[in-house]
Amino acid sequence: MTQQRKVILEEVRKMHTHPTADEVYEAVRKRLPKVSLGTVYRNLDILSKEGYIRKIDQAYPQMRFDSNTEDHYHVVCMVCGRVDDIPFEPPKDELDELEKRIIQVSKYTILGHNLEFLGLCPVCRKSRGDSLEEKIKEINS
Amino acid sequence: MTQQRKVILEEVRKMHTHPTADEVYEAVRKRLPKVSLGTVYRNLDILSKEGYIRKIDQAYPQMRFDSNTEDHYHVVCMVCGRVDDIPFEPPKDELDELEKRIIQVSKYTILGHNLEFLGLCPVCRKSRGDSLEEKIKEINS
DNA sequence: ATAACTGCAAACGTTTTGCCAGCAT
DNA sequence: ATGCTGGCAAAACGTTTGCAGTTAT
Repeated sequence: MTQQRKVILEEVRKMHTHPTADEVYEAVRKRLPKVSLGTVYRNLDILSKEGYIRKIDQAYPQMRFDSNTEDHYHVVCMVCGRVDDIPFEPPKDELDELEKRIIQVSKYTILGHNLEFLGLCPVCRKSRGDSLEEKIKEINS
Repeated sequence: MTQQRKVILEEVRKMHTHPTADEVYEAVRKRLPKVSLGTVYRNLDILSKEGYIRKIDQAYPQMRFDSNTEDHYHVVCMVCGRVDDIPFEPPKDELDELEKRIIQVSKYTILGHNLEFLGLCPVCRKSRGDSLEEKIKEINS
């Protein structure tokens, strides 16, 4: 845990705004003016792999498009990025209920939601016979 | 609806793989060899604004970081990108139930899920006194 | 001595934009 | 004529990487 890493973690912990890398960089720079953006990215990555922080929504490195405009959910393969539909009806009642509670508490206007499941597609699950644990390590590397 | 736009839409409708822009470009190029990637992006954008297709997960243009590594959900402001925590327990039973059904049907190995609510934060909701409908238009422009 | 790490700058991949020409209203 | 659209190329954006020097064991 270097000085830079320590400061980066401290700053992320201080910020309750779910900062972007750039926002972290700006905050860290006030304490370590010579720090580079590369170092911030590198350490945010390390810190998230070590479980100190979490990346929010890294599921889609690229934008994807869907000609089905109905409400439905997806499973995303964390290895190959493949996206499949989930052939279930959304649990609409539960989600509507949640949306109502959010509106009451947070003062947000809620316009919709995303629910996606992350995992391994059948192909990636089987490839090279690796164990599930090794797969998960691979995803996090 | 130009020829290019029509072909792009047809190809997205043919592909049930939730293609990336590049994959659409490759497919369209087989029919319109001179089409440019810029045109594909422009038209995918237009088609999604007109409701013919959907972009999957456009919530986070940038990666964000969270020092709270516990399972919890977020609301994302579609105008300013602000992310807030939802102060509710996840509806764990329903989601576990859903995960089980997905495993049965899709053969995916499910490792987790994202559930996020999209809307307008209190600040953006109020700014300039616009109506909600105008706000939504603004988001889609 | 060795390994991990930094700052810096360049590279990268995806997406957006500016420009000018062409097409449709 | 006017405005939307296309192709092309360049720019922009967020992120990653190579390198040479530094720091900490």
